Amino acid sequence: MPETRDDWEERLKEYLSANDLRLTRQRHLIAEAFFETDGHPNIDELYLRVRRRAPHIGQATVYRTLRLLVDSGLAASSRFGGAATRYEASDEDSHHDHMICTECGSITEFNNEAIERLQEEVARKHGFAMHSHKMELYGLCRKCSEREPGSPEPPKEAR
Amino acid sequence: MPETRDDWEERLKEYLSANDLRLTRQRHLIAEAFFETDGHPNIDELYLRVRRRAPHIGQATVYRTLRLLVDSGLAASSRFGGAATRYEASDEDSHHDHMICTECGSITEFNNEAIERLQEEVARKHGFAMHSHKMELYGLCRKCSEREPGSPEPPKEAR
DNA sequence: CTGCATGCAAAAAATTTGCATGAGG
DNA sequence: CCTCATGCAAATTTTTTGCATGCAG
Repeated sequence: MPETRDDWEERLKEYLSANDLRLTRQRHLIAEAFFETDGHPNIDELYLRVRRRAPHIGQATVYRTLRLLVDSGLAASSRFGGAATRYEASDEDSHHDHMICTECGSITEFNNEAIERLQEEVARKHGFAMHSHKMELYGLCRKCSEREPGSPEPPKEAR
Repeated sequence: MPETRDDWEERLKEYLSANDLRLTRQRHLIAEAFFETDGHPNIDELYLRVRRRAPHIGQATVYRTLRLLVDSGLAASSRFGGAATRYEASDEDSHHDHMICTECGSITEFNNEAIERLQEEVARKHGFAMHSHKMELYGLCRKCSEREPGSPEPPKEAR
């Protein structure tokens, strides 16, 4: 079972050579920064992080490389709420979904085999050839819901 | 069981007066255009549609009104893939999720009680107070998957 | 060498906001 | 009347693209 976060270097090389793409210093740096970042960074965060090591790198290259990582299957992208796209290492063996706190913005991962199976079943029933899915639960995380017990009127907007 | 698509006028008035907001000609027109549109229009589509009846209306007003409809619970917004936000009438009695074809972009709705229940269970287990959720299956719709039987390499990018 | 990749800045696309004017209650 | 809402355009934010130059293979 390939663990993307450990395995990325080889997997990236494979993908690149299989597609006649080049392993550039930038691509390596960006991928490295990406895979050593836990959580769900967005382009800006990655850009800043990479910049520390390679000050003259272009933001466009970060965008381009992250798209490449997504195309290769090494990364997955999501847009929670209305914010900028966030990325995470995609580990095909253990897909997971997200719970997003609309109060503090924290993201919790979970996975549930039963739901996965039901999704495939639904797709099949509709003649739909599912190749991926995305599921997000919005609400208050434990901390925030404890802080505001019977929130009489949840914040009108959580942007 | 309130059916939003029939009931929107009264519900909108209630929300507005409850929040000291005004029922303006524009808001009415935009809501009307929205609720008589099937599918999942985006701001542009609604703007064009409303413009036919009220040529001098501003795009910003459409944005502002759709946000209002979402805040009021009369509408729900989603962003499929990387495209602009799309809106739909939200009928609290029958939540549904989406299957998006990455080939032709068609959107199919479905709902599955079992999945809903499991979602709530997962949330509860994590101490998470879920107030809404979103689920999207990506893949090829029946038509598209019939057209490309054993697609040897799915289109690298479906933007 | 040769062509893909990069950096930079400009362009796009989507959405928000400031402000003077208009109109709902 | 007194605000809140609108229209318009300008500003933001996020992402993409064009192009000359660089560098991987």
